[in-house]
Amino acid sequence: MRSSTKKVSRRVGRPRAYDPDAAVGRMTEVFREVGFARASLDEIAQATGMNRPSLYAAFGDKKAMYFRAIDHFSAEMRARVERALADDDLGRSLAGFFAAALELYRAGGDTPPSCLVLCTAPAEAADDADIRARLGQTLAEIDGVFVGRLQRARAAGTLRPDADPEQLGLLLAATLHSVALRARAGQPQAQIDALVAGAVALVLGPRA
Amino acid sequence: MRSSTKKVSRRVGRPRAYDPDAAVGRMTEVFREVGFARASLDEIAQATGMNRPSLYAAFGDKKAMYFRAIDHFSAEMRARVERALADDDLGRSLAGFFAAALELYRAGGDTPPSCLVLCTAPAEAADDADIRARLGQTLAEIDGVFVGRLQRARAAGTLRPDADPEQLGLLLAATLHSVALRARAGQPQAQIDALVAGAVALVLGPRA
DNA sequence: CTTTTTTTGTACTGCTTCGCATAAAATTCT
DNA sequence: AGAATTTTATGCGAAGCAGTACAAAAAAAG
Repeated sequence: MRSSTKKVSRRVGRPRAYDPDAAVGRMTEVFREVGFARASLDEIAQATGMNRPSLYAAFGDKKAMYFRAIDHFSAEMRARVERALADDDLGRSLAGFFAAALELYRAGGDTPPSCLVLCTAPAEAADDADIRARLGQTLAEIDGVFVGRLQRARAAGTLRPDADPEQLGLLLAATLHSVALRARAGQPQAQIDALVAGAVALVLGPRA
Repeated sequence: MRSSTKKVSRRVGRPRAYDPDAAVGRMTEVFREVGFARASLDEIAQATGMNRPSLYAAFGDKKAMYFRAIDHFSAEMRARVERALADDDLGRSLAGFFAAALELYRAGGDTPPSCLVLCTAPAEAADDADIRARLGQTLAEIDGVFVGRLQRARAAGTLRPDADPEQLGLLLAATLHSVALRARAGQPQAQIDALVAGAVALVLGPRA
C-alpha cells in the first residue's frame, strides 16, 4: 500500500481533516470532565473539531466513544506508572506510583479531573452492565498491579517478613481509589499526600 | 394548630396525596441507581407517585432534590453505623461499621446501588461546584468519623501504642471509599470482606 | 476529463428534558 | 352556599439530545 515515492500514498477519497489520536485525547478530556451521561455529542464534536457524522464514522456510537476514552486514559495511566513500578526500592516504587498517578489526575483543568474510570463510571454502573463490567476490570487491574508488585518484593526479599502481599496490595488499591475521589473533590495536595505517605509507611513497616 | 378533637386539624386546601418522607426515600433510590444527570423528573415522578409540579412545590428544582436525597442517604448511613461506633471493642466496632455500611450499600436492588454520594457525586463534581463541595464534606465527615473513633480508642487505652490515629483513620476512610466502588462494580461479598478484614487487622496490629 | 471513493458539512428526525401555566379538584372557613 | 386556599392533573414551550440522510467537497485512479 505504501509507495516508494516521496509522497505518502493515499487511498482515494477526501483526506481526513482530523488526527484520530488527537481526537481521542480531546474526547477523553470531555468525558473525564463531565462524565458519560452529561457529555453531549455537540460538546465532543466541538472539542475534537469534528462533525457528528465524522465522530460516528470514526468511533461508533456514544458508548463506544466512552470506551475508547477509557482505553486511552488507562493506557496513559499505565505508561505513567510503569517506571515507578520497575523501581527495585519498594518505598520509592510505591511513592513514585502515587506521585505519577496524582500528576495525571491533576492534569487537564483548574479543578482536578482525576480518574476517568473511578470518578465517572460508577454513576453509570448500576444501570449499564457493560460499564459496570469495565469498572470491575479496572478495579481488578489495580488490585493486580499492587498485589503483583508486593509479591515481587516478597520474592526479592525486600518485603518485611510479616507482611501479607494480598492484604497490603488491596489496601494500596483502596488508597488509590480514595486518592482519585479526593482529587476530584478538590482536596488539597498536602491532605492527599498524607494519606499516601501513611499507606506507604504501613507497607514498609517500622524503620529498622 | 393541633386540636384536641379526634380528627387532625388541617389548613384549608386540597389534602396532599403523598407522604413527604416516603417520597424522599423513593427519590433517593432513583438518584442512587442512575445518578444525577441520568435521573429524569419523569422517573422521579413515577417513583414517588407525584406529578412534576408537586415535586417542584415540595422539593424545589432537580438539584435541590438531589441534595435532599444526599441528606436522606447520609442520615440513613449515620443511623446504621451509630451502634457500631459506640462499641467499646475496637475490632468489633470497626468490623460492625463496615458490615452496617455494606448492608446499606447492598440494599435496594439486584445490583448493589452502593453509596449515593461516593458513586454518583464524583461524576458531577468537576463541573458543578456545589456538588463538588458536598462531596468534599462527605469525604471530610468520613475522615472525621474514623479518626475520631481511633482517638477515642487512644484515650481509652485500647489502641496499640505505636498506632497513629490520623494515619490509620485516613486508611479506614480509604477502605470505605474502596468498598463503595467495589460494591457498585458488583464485586463478590467475599472479596470486599477480605479488604475490610485486612484493614481492620492492620489497625488492631499483631495479636498479643 | 470522468469515475469512484471517502470525508465533510448541513440539516433533519423523532424523541426527551426541565420548568412552568392553568384549570379543576378537594378541603376549611365564614 | 360561596369564598379562599392548597394541591392535583394535564398540557405546554423552549431547548437539548443521539443518531441519520444526503449533497457537496476532495482526493486517487484510469
